[in-house]
Amino acid sequence: MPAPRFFTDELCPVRAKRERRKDARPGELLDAALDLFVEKGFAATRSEEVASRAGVSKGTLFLYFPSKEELFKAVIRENLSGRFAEWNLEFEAFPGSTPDMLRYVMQSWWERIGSTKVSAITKLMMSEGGNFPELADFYQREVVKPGHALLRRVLQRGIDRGEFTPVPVDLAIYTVLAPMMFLMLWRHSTSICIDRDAPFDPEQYIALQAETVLRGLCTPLSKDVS
Amino acid sequence: MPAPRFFTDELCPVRAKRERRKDARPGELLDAALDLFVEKGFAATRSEEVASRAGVSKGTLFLYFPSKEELFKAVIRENLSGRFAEWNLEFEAFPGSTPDMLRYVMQSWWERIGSTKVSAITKLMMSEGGNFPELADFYQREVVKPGHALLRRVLQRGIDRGEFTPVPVDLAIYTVLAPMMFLMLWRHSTSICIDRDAPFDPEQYIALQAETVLRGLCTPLSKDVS
DNA sequence: TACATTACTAACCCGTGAGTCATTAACCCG
DNA sequence: CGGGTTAATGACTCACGGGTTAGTAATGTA
Repeated sequence: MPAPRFFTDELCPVRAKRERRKDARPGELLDAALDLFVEKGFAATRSEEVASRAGVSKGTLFLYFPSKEELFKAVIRENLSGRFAEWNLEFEAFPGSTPDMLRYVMQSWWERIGSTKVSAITKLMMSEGGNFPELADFYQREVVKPGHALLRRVLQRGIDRGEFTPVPVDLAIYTVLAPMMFLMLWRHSTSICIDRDAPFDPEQYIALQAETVLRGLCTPLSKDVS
Repeated sequence: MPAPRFFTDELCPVRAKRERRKDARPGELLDAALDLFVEKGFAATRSEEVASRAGVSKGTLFLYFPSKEELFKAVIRENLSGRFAEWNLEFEAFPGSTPDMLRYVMQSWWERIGSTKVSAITKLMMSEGGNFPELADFYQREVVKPGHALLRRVLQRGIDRGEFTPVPVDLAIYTVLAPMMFLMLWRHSTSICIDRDAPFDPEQYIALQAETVLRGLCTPLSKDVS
């Protein structure tokens, strides 16, 4: 049986009194979870902390999500996979040249994902995917595949319209992806491969990458890399 | 006091009898640790497992290394930081053009680090550095700084000899680094950002990257990215 | 063979954190 | 108001793993 709580209310007068708000809880828990996962990683975030940041107790968290992994999946769905439909529509309707489109893709990625806390989710999967195979599968299915499909479509469009050299698409995807992944690491890895004392401006870097990549794509290749 | 071990020898006849080999232990423990850290990550590897793979008990491990973190530092020293002196000498003596030198640097990196299990150490730091600040500092000091210095020297050589456009060196370092980091993720992240069903040849990718980067470095830039 | 030294062992301790459940209190309705 | 429903709680269990230490056995020495 629970111990009597003689002074609880007196000692903790700040504590809001218990509220019943079934509808608002899931959203608040997801927000808290995203923040904490971003800050500390998946394994290192305690579920009690998530609950407490959302203003509820741990028990309540497990009332709405059956496990920590399911909570994380819900966070991914909310912030990443749920948005591909919209992006696909947007890019399909792009009116300009494919080089411009690629610049636009890289820049919007930076604005909407890369520079926001959402990019930490991807970094998390890079980090901890190996220890949580089911999460890794989920991410692969819900995020990686659609993302690749989107990029592949852009590159193929460039080739079809004669704007790009017929470079091997499956390889070239990673030429575009690598700098994005690099930026996510730069932002979310306290200190790896990046000299923290050296100056670095991500937007400048993205612009430089876009031009470098485009120069590679638009010119016939000198070496055989097919 | 320990419980009597009536049947131990009979049940476990395989167990080699207790040996005293003070000199060989540290090396064996470091090898076992590298293997397991590569396989499962730092946090997820239990010290008992390391010990058992090295053929000793957990107690013995802590006899030779005061903590798990110190063990990891020793692994880094053994496999990474200890080798920079040699590399610096080698690259300082490089006779050819700087473009050739850059190709050589990227390819040797792949042969000596990227394609070996040692590359997992870097991936580990990307993953778990945030949760182990002291390790992150150590890695920054012992690996990142020397690595950057080495790359910076190559790029500066190219600029000084008029082979490269005077691109901002601190930015361009990451142009070379990003594909390497990408390859490490490709090898060691079970499934992130990489579509596992798409074909991918790392050597071909590295070659493509080298040429792409060189084309960017050797030609005057059309956009202002200084 | 007796005794000292020390490399090695395994049982132990203890903090931690995911998930559970008996209890409590907010709300609804008659 | 009273009695039923259910959202919310927090004390609990339990497994896990880093680190410790009392004890054991291999080796050296005389």
